[in-house]
Amino acid sequence: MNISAAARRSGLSAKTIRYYESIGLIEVAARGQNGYRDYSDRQLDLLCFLQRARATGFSLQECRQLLRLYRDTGRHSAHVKSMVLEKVARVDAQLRELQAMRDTLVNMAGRCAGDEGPHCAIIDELAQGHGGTGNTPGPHQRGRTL
Amino acid sequence: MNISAAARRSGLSAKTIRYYESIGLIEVAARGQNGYRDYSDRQLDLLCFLQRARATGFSLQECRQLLRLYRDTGRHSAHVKSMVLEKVARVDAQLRELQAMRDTLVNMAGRCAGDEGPHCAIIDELAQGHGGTGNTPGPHQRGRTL
DNA sequence: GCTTGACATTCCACTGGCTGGAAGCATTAG
DNA sequence: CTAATGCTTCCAGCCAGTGGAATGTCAAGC
Repeated sequence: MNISAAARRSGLSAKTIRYYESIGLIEVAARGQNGYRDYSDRQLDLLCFLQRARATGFSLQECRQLLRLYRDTGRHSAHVKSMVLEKVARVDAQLRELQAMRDTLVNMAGRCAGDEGPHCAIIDELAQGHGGTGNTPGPHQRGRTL
Repeated sequence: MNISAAARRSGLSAKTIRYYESIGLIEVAARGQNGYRDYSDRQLDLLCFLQRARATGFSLQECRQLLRLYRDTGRHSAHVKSMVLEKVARVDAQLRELQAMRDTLVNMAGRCAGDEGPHCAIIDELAQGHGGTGNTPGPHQRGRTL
């Protein structure tokens, strides 16, 4: 199977597969007489595994670990599970951060008239708290001189 | 005010400020006799504005637009608001994606024994749907395409 | 005046995870 | 035979900075 077939069947791009090979994430592929890479079904399995792991949010470093566990038939499932639970914790942190951003954005939008006028609560909010001299960062701040 | 004072008061790093100057996000700073950058309160305002916009999740490209609006006293607040609402939509999409990832992870972890044995539902799930030789990529594919 | 240490400057390299494109062979269809 | 793909390699770029080296400048203490 050449690279584009492997790409199609794994859901990765040919570029990505070559990239994974170049960083040593997968083994160097065998080559046909014409110099083309040739993939076995076993290697296709690995590519699919990677595709799914990436789509599930694992970084390439984490994929490297997962691949080791995948190949290691003497693994402890506890080990794999702890990786996943750690990942959940990190995803949770990201979710909280993103949710906070969303709240801020929605709050700003809610206080902006959204009309033809120049006064904008969003601009005010982004500008507030800048600690310049002689400035009064109160709610009455109008369009700022800039 | 030299760069480290501007950094301290804006919440950005000196490196970041120089970087913003290098990409033309902020104007080239004035220089003292010694060649050091010298920041006015007005420029500090801009740096603070940028810090807050970045922290709120805007990309540097978006910050560029926001800065234009910030400086443009003839702006329409509707314009700013629409930017923010678009941003909310993108954050929502990200949240959904992240939430789906989290669900997948939690689901996988829930089905893994987490013991000393090698059998692992997580590994199985990541490996499933790999399209072995006689594969038919139809709607009957078991695993969700993550 | 001299040394020391904390600043400042520039520039280059690196991060992650690819993607785009150029230049050059191989294969295949017409 | 020719044209269109497909494969190869390598280089460059994306985002948003960060780290570090080499060098210059300033202020304090002796």
